Amino acid sequence: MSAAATARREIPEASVARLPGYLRALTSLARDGIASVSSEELAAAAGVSSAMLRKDLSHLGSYGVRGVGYDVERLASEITSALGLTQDWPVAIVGMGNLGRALAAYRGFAERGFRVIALLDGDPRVVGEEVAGQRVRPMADLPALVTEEGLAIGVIATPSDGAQQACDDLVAAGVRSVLNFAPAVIAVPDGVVVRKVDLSTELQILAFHGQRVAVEEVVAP
Amino acid sequence: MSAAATARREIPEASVARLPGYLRALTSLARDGIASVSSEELAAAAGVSSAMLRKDLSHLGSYGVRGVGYDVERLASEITSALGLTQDWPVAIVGMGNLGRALAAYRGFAERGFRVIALLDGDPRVVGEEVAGQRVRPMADLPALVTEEGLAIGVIATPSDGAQQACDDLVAAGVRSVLNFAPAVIAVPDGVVVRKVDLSTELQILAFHGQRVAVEEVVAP
DNA sequence: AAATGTGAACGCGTTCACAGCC
DNA sequence: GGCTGTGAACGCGTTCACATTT
Repeated sequence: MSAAATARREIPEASVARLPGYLRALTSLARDGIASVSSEELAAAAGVSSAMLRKDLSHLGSYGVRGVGYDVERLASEITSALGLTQDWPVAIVGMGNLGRALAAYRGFAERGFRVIALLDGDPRVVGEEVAGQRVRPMADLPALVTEEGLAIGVIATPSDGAQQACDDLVAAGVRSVLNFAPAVIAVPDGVVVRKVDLSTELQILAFHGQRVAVEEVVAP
Repeated sequence: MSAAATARREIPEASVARLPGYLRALTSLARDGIASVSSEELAAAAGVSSAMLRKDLSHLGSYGVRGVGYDVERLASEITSALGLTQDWPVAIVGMGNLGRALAAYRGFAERGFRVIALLDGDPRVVGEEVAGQRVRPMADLPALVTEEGLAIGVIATPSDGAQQACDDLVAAGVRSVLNFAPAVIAVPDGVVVRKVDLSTELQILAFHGQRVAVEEVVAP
């Protein structure tokens, strides 16, 4: 195995999760014509500590210059490469309810190299409808999307009771990366990565903190 | 200070983040007419280990029965109370672009006790438009929403360059809990809690894993 | 007998602090 | 002199394993 692949594999998950933030900050700096940054500056732009930034970057390799800082273009390119963003990633969205339609129309994906190549739904009454300029396709189309179009990432936007089935279909077709918006726990075989985004959970966590503040105010005004 | 308030404050953040998942699993069990669960069963339903579940619940108090398990209704009620979900939480969404409109139309919020009481936008051309049955209001309405309607949670769905301003307006009006969908780091004073949801970041993390798999397959087919 | 609640062990992630290099 | 890269220290969160309780 090559050294690059080895290094790449050993990046801790927590670091990987911060790399997109660093990349965004670097892109913004580059747009402002800034050619070089210190870890202190970049960390501030990304909202982390400089020590954490340096430790994170050290997992990618040694791309800084002591006494100087990091070359903005170079570092952006290294992170892009480490994240695997040099290629386009075809994405399919499953579930054309409220949220699915919203995601289909959301332009933020395309901006970062994610092409929504298909919208799918398990309900035959929805299949064929036009959403965000695409015709909604049946789940049976999934295998062909994987083999012919290189589909690699599935987004689940079904109601919670359909999430497991949708995921099973995606995995059976060969998709190994899933972003789950349904408020449900889904089981997958080894080798498949699932990330979950749950809007209600986020609000519930905020409610907890809001309540905590309210309690404090009553107790110690 | 009451014991309940003290205990509530000491729940570790990581545990708080899992409570909504437990609550969801319990609600589902209750709907199926199940009155009692063991930590093993509930943990499986929530997708965590039984040891972690028990440790998490121990922060709330001692609501299980040794040798028996947990009463579903009782535990659901305790978690509801710990999270502060006995009351309704008024929410405002700022930024009526693509994502903001989608969130405004999303019904998942209301189902869990979050009332979207206002949609706002900083652009006068958007103010007055009707979105999801509500008239879009100007940012100047924020202070009145806080004092008169008890607005407590703000959702930022602006483009990234408007996020800090939107957040500043929310905080100035008295909002202490913010859910940020904009791909930007925002600064807030102490006492204000911000949670961030970034769809592109999630996809980028998935891309990393997808690429890792691809590399492995080339190296060790 | 069965399952909770919890101290102790463990491991990961973050921060510290400084050696090393420009 | 200044800033990176990193071993060491630290702290938090998870898991283990069992004493405790019904």
